[in-house]
Amino acid sequence: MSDIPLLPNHQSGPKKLTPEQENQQLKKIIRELGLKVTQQRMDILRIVKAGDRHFTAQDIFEAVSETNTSIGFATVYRFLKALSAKAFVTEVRMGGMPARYEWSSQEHHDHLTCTVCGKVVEFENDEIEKLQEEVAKSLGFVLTDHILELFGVCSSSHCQKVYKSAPES
Amino acid sequence: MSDIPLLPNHQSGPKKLTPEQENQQLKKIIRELGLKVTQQRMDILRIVKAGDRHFTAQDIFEAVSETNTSIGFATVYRFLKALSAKAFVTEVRMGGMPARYEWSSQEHHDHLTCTVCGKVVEFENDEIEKLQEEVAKSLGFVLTDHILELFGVCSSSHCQKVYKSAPES
DNA sequence: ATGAACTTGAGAATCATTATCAAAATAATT
DNA sequence: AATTATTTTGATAATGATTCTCAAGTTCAT
Ligand SMILES: [Mn+2]
Ligand SMILES: [Mn+2]
Ligand SMILES: [Zn+2]
Ligand SMILES: [Zn+2]
Repeated sequence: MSDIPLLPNHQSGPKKLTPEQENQQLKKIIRELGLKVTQQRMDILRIVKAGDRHFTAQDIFEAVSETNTSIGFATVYRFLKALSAKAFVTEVRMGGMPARYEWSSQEHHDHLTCTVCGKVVEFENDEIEKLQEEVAKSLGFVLTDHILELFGVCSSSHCQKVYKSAPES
Repeated sequence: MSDIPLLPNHQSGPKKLTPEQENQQLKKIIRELGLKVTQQRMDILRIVKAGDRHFTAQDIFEAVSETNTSIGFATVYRFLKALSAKAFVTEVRMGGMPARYEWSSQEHHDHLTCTVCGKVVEFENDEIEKLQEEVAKSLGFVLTDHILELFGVCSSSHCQKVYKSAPES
């Protein structure tokens, strides 16, 4: 878990926007949440939308802090919670580690994480999704959500070496 | 999440054991962990093996406390960690809630949880398992573990009613 | 029985996240 | 632009689960 590679966000989508256009976009989102437009929310949202694909509250806090030295952690958490409540961002909580967030504009997908280097690969598998529905239905449930996280060792020689020399499982 | 139904543990398996035979069994397990046999460990293990299928550290603490009024939380956590390190129990940590444990003698399985009443249903789907392997392999990973948790609403009329009358998602 | 090594329980420490609340900012109205 | 009702913010305390610390107690091979 030394370094965690960060995937760029929003590979596709609308291209060049003037700063003013971008601001209008951000304000629109904040108003859709029924919240007032504040500098903090603009800062957070700008980073969430333009930054790395996967991030933690800590990541956002640090990024915003470079500009706004007085941003509070509570503000970051509060706004991320508001964004995920309206599904603008997806929050994933696993184990004892900090929650991971990502902008939800993308297609649904699950994650495969390298337990050695922390690399995260996204994938999407319709068959698995369909089977999940079937499982739930066969048990009389209406499926509303799911968490699928795969863990393994990536193909990098370093990780493979560590894996093969591991004491045991 | 009012009441959480508790499934009985070890539906099948070896039947009647004299108390002495059971103790020998428990001691054997503790020694396999390379640990000394103590009253606390015996108490915890007895409950883990005979109690409900899914339990939390709190559950164990309370159950043991009925007999041993001085058991410490740290002891419960320590021993559960030792048990899961050697895979005698499986520990699942999700979200902010307390970790859920279960004795691992059973077949691998995943869980479907009712978000209204907390009911937990176990299931096992070879197709999904196989597809997970394929996904990992296709991305160059060696799959070592996975977490699949489905969430939905169970068929009880109460939960269905709550679900249908829910504000929105 | 003896003692080295291990274990225990109480309470402090962590860590991520939430709750409080007085001070500051926003936005709708004069 | 000034007023003000309503929100929002940030510092800090609180939470809750889990882990750590360590003095006192226990286990077990000899
Ligand atoms: Mn993702
Ligand atoms: Mn189970
Ligand atoms: Zn790796
Ligand atoms: Zn239910």
